[in-house]
Amino acid sequence: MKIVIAEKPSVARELAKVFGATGKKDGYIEGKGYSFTWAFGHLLQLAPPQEYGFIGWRRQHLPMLPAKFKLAIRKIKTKDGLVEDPGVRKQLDIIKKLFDESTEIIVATDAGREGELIFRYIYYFLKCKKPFKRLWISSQTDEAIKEGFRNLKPGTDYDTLFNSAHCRSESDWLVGMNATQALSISAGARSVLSLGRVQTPTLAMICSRYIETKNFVPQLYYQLGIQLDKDGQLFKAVSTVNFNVKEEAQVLFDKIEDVGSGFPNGGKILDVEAKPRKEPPPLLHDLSSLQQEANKRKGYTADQTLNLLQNLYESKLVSYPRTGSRYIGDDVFAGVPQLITQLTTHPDFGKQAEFLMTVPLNKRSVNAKKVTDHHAILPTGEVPYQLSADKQAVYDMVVGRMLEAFHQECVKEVTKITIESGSLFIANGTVIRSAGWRSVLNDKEEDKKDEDNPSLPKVKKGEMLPIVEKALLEKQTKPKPLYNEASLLKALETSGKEIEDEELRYAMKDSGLGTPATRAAIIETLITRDYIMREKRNLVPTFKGLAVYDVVKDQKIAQAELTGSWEKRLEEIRSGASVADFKAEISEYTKSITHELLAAGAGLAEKLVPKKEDPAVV
DNA sequence: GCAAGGTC
Repeated sequence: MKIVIAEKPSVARELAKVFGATGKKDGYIEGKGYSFTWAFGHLLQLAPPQEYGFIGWRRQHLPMLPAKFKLAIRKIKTKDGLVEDPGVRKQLDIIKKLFDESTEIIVATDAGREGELIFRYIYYFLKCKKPFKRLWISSQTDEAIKEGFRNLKPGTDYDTLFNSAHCRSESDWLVGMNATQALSISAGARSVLSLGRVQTPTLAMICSRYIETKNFVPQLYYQLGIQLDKDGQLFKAVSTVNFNVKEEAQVLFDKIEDVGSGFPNGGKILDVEAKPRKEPPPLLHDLSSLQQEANKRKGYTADQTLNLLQNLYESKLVSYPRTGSRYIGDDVFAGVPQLITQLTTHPDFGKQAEFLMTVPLNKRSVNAKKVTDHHAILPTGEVPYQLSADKQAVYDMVVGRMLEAFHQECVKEVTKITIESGSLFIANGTVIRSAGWRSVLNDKEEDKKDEDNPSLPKVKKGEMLPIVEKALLEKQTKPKPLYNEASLLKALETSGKEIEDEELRYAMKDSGLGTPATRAAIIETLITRDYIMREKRNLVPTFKGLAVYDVVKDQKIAQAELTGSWEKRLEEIRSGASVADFKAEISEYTKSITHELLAAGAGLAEKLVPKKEDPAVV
């Protein structure tokens, strides 16, 4: 009997289906000489400090550096505190029984670092010695699965991948557990002050943005605005220069030859420029982009959206949600026309679905090379029935995005008119010539400036037009907006670096903070710790968050770059570099950060008592 | 009491 173990039930079911195995048992599926079983993500975790004898939080325990780490069954929180998850225990027992009966194990956890770790932790925890092979596939289609099983790899080929995963796991424990205890103890141990490779840089981003915003001093500046009339159609133009000094603006303002000052045709058209601009459709959604859209449209938190999606996934309405890919392969694309056909009866999208059936589909989101463990989020084709309003809303975002992604580009005409009247003025206008993908949701554009005209009249160079109104506008520079869930998720993808270019952002996916599957949890952790809170739609630091930030802001643990440098080393380990060297470095770093925090937290105790002043001055 | 990672 061969045992196939997948990362999650849905994958095991898919594999069993391809083999024609139909014997549904408790915790596995049997048939054709195979048993297909599964984990539920990580079933095992590194044991907590008390299992190495570090009972209670004590200064003399620090730094805690276990010679050998232990594994423990995943715990859940109940009213009696942390207890072993009974479902996990049960599944582990099933896996153990199957491993014991097996002649060979086939590892079918997700093809990546954590997938490898999920299996190896189970294998070593159960003290299993059976030989194992690795299924390594990047698409879940029948053909890809069959091909993968014909090409099983020796299990030992992935030893270095396991090494890198193992180092990631232990390093996070060492730095997180020690730093957390060190800071909490030195601050007087009145509450948990958690720190970690991901959560602390995230907190730092929120705090530094908050402080920057609070300390922002708006600068006044002046602009001149005019309104012109072309055969009854009015349009606006603003001065090409901004003025810091009001008097300078006033001088030019007085020179504007408007109708009110006795000039019937005082605006001279110097130049007219009209250029077409093409906008490709957006890529399909991955988890993060969908969480951002749901937050912008509906105000859902990242965590709420993830839960709604998980629910839709369990009802088989959408594909696997915790994906970091915004692409699909050609095999999946082959099923897209059918998905679109099914939407012709949809109340909002029916017309666009019908249109798409008549034109070639845009293939921007089709790229097998950019699909990793899971492809972009798509509807499955199952017909939803009586969804709750919030589930329907998320489902519609998945469906709507699919229609957009395969739609045609949007073509606009961008017009710029230069006008002279004492000084120079510019009128901008954008007209959509062919809406393309934008006709699916009919959204207004985000980056529309208020000086933009909805449409501009046809004017000719040299023409003289009446200026019916003029104004000296007083404006203020604005601070960067506070983070909300959408902008924070976006920032986490690129470790806080601001990169607008979609392709470039995508290239940085592997060096982000956290992973698609964990980012919602990071935000919730910071809230649970009372480090940040939601204020309307913004995420703002609390007193406590700012106080902790103040202590750690210059430390390595608060820098997003820490993840980047670890990732680089972990990748080297995956290619065969020394594990011992990395462990020694982490051990040294753990010692130094623990030492520093034990000292630095001393001044924190009194700060944690809220005072009436503005928290930003801490 | 604590990390980050995965998923029901």
